[in-house]
Amino acid sequence: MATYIDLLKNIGDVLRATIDDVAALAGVSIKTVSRVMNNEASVRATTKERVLKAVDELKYRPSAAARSFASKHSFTIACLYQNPNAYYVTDLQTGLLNVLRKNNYELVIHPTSFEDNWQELISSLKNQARVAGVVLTSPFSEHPEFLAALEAAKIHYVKIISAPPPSEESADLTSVFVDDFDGSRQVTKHLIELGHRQIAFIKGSMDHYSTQQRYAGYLSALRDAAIPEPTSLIVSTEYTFDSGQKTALELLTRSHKPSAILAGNDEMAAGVLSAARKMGLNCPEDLAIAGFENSPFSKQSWPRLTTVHQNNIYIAELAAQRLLDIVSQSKKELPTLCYNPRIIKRESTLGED
Amino acid sequence: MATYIDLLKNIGDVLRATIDDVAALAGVSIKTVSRVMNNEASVRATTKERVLKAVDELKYRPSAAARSFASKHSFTIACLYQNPNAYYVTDLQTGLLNVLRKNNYELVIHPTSFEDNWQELISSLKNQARVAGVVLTSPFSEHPEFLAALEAAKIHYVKIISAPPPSEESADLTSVFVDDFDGSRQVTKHLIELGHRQIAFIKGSMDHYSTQQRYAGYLSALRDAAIPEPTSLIVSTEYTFDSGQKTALELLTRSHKPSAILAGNDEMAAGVLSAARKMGLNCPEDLAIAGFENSPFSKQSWPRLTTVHQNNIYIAELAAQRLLDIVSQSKKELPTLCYNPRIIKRESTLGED
DNA sequence: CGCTAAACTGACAGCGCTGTCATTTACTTT
DNA sequence: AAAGTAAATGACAGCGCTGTCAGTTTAGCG
Repeated sequence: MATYIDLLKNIGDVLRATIDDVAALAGVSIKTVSRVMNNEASVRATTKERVLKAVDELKYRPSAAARSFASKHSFTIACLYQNPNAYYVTDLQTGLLNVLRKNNYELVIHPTSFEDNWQELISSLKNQARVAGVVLTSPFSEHPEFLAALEAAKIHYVKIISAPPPSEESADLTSVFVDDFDGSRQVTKHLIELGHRQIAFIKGSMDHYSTQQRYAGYLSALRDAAIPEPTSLIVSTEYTFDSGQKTALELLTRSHKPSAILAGNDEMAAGVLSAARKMGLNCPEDLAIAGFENSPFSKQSWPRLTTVHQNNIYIAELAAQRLLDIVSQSKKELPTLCYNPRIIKRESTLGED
Repeated sequence: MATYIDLLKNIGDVLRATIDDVAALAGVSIKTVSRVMNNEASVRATTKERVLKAVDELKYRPSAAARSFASKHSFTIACLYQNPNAYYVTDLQTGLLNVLRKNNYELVIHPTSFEDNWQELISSLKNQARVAGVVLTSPFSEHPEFLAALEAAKIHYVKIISAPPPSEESADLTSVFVDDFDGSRQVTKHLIELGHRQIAFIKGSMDHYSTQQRYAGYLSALRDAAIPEPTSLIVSTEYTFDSGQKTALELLTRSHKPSAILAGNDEMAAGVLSAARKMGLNCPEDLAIAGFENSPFSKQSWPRLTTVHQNNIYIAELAAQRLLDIVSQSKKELPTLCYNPRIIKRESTLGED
């Protein structure tokens, strides 16, 4: 079978080409080959072409190990997260890889509990893995000491962070801002426009900025509509189906029942829906429900959940690109990166067509 | 603030320790330090202790780049998959990292469409990343040419593969066998025991061994119960919620309706449940439903889905451990690795308590 | 056409480990 | 106690690149 034999040949022999082989074939010094491989300026176009031809011919691939050894930085980006949400995690990875692959970077993942010794983590990123940079998500992106430590260790980073875009003068180029506040306001406003006045809010863990932002956006929309803050209808719990369900069961046995429940994410909202069903309540007639994140839960429940869409793949792409821009010390003017989520109205608030 | 200053000190200076520093402090040669760091035998216990103390004192961390450069192999494992299922992917990663971290290995992920040029992929794994080994999942684990190519390139691998455990004599130490056949038989048997005779089967893509195994297990259970194969109730489609829903809608409008539907995974099963609801059918009274994988879908629907549990974190741990055993050329006797899924009976077949 | 600055290229050291092999030390055995 | 063997350790080269800096070519200009 030709394929198999070809492989033996290609991989066993030809691909072993080293930089010296390329240099010899192209008739230049290894340094020039190196320059071409690193896309450095100041290589004449004709020379570059000659080198590239040799590279192609020999199927030369620079050894990542040798490169990072000699250059003191690897072509590897680490991604730190502590997120139990599988969809978020895979979207994040997909987005990062979309960009990193094009640039021949590798991705190593660090799903770490933040309580772990993070000084250890930083030291390992710096001395062991020698990553070129890291992408931070909550809660790493929200921890000033951690960021300071990264800076002290001279590790480049980009953080994905839930916050409204900052004012012009305080440009922060290491952040991708996700405006949860605005998203939350949109969905709360939507509920208000549907006539709801008793709108419960089930908060996830307040450790996360996004929780705080979503809560603040909710309050802001109520305030705009001159609805007093329904203190007794605001509950704090965890971002899980079970918590959503349990909390909703509790809320719905109150004498002063809410007519709508806004949950901190779709998983909780699915729990709320399940609770409503258990109690014989129809959604949205008896209880309107909305969530956040536009996760598959929200599409696969019945009725489908109104939610706030956040394109995490795109957000991750922005983060990766920015990190590469930072790592490569490019001098170009970089814009502030901001992502605006947007409401998706579905049957759990609108009812069926 | 002490923390910040400590960090500057620790990370900026102390952690820069190199192998020479450790050797000097411990009063041994760098080679001996190297031996200790690599857990090689033939280092006297007292010497080892002295070195370890110096390592600790200087907070020395060997440079992964230098190590992989000098040794021709990295402390990095790659994981290849092409799986749209976020839960599977994160479980896989979790399990792999559980083991890899303990052994100071990094994980790089390669969610690749198999149609991509896989020769290119192998060449890159070999020459660029120089991974110590790879963990393969379907469909990579099922592709003989791909495996042959890995072997030709001398890349160590372990594959997670859906198949019954092989006979004694044909031990395959590079595999973790997941016995989908048996799991499928269990759940089908369960449905039969509940009195079902018209049991539909919604297959996912037959490209995957697991699909074939699940199908074969289903047929086997029917055969054991002397139930003829209900050809018209066996449909092939994709592993998605929408496909499950669409297929179920079609099946349930037949004149010869099934009394139970076994779906190829939980996501499809959730789709089936949604279809039943749309048609006003009660589950399990009018239609029993079961799935595979014990994914969150199965717990978060109402009624909860009977399914087949497969501990993917554990399976991934097995795979990672085996890969490390292989990579380290350990001479110890290695057992065949096999995982047996088990049925989880829930309300979608049993009804409520 | 000659001169200068800028663009381009190459020589060479060395990154921090590991592999190989020689040497030393410790432990048996007689 | 000497010889023999095995265990423990060290000396040294070199992995395949990149950084530095010096040298060479080209282009622009009077």
